[in-house]
Amino acid sequence: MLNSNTRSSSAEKKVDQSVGYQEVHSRDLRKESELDNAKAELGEVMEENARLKITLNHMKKDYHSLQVRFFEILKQQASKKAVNVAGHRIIEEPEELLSLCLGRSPREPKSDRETTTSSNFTKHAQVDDGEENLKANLTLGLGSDENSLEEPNKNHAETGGGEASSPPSSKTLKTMRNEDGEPPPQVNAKRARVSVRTRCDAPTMNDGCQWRKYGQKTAKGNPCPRAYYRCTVAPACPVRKQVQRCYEDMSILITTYEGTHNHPLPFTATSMASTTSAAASMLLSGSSTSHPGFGSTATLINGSEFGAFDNSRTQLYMPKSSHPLLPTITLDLTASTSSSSTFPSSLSFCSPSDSNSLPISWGNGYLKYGLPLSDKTQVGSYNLGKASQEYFHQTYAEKIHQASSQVSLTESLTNAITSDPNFKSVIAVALSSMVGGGGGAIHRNQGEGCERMGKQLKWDEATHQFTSQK
DNA sequence: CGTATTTGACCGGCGC
DNA sequence: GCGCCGGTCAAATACG
Repeated sequence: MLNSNTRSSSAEKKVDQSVGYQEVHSRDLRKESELDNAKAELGEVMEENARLKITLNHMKKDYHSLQVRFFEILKQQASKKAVNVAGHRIIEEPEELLSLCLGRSPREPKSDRETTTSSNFTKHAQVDDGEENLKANLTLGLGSDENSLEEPNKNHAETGGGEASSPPSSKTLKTMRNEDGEPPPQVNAKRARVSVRTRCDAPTMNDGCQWRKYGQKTAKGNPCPRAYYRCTVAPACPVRKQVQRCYEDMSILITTYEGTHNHPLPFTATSMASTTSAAASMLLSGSSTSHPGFGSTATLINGSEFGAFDNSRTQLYMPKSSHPLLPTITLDLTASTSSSSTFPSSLSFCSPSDSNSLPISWGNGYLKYGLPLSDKTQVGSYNLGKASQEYFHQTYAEKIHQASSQVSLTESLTNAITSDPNFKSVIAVALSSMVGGGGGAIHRNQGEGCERMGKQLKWDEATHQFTSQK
């Protein structure tokens, strides 16, 4: 009896236990199924991640191979020219370098979209083959400046994508500017301008966009007339540029860009757009951050030979030729073309009006905070020393472009700008505006998504590559 | 003939 | 208020 009782009780216990076990087991099963689901999801995500990695690697390889091919072509052409021009140093012609990257030959004013052969232009022989690649990258887009960083809600007539399709007359333009298109002065004050100083023989440099001249003025203090151009890629594109020769050195061409393209950029427009956009973004982001006087004027000084163009000289014309209210960044690419000359040695920001501003110099990835400027011409004192510059120039050349005596101007700009530790965040903002279309007028057109993506990837590749090679 | 460039006139901002 | 100056317009002109 006892046994039976105990057996029965134990059986009940077993039943209870089995029931409890079943409950626990079912709970465990549920958890396991959830876990399995989570694992499956994780696996999918990991697979997608792997696919993305593979795609990214493919793109990296493609980009790298293209880059290698490009520099091989450049090298071949350089060697050809070395044979043709015996006894002359190949890299002693600054304008050639500018033509390579930004310049427009005066002999090909209207045919820059055609594929030119290298037979006609001995001087620009280096340019032509690479130009198909490079040209593409030469256009302006400041889309990130005012739209994504400054005033996302600003309802510019110029940023309206639909308006690009209806070409207004000049009177319409005037009306648009006066009534609802033109930003008020205080808004204008936040619009960045990018000034590029280059050595160029051509009347204007080829930046990948189409421009129409609409005016010319002789500014006071500079007998060289200033030409005004308007972007004609889209009828209502508000982007304008001013071209003026430097009075002290007539070989220097000062090109100032202003505004935002409201149309899809041609493929040839990537690098310059990215560079100027990045510069403008950096400038404007600086002006909108905690640096009160940061962002009125910026100068990117190129080359190791500061003796040729000291900084005070570099900045001499910029404030004169620029709108006093518009923050301006100057990309100075005027140094002569040694192997390192296209490597911008520093990017300086200063405010011509605010003596309490914090000048910041980017020197090949080394961020330095200077003392308050009492005079903008002191910017040069905060730049890297010549020895440091030359060291980094050599390192740069050895690591990246030793095979080539000529470096893409755009890449140089990119490199200089990407050296900024804050650059990526700024670019992230700029690119996010492009991706999301959250105000980037350039990229409102949905029809060029793939091309845009390619541009962004390329840009990202470029920035990643250059920053990783520091 | 269509398009691009030239150039004088005009407008608005700014300093005195 | 006035003049200066930078920027833009638009008719005239040039060019292909």
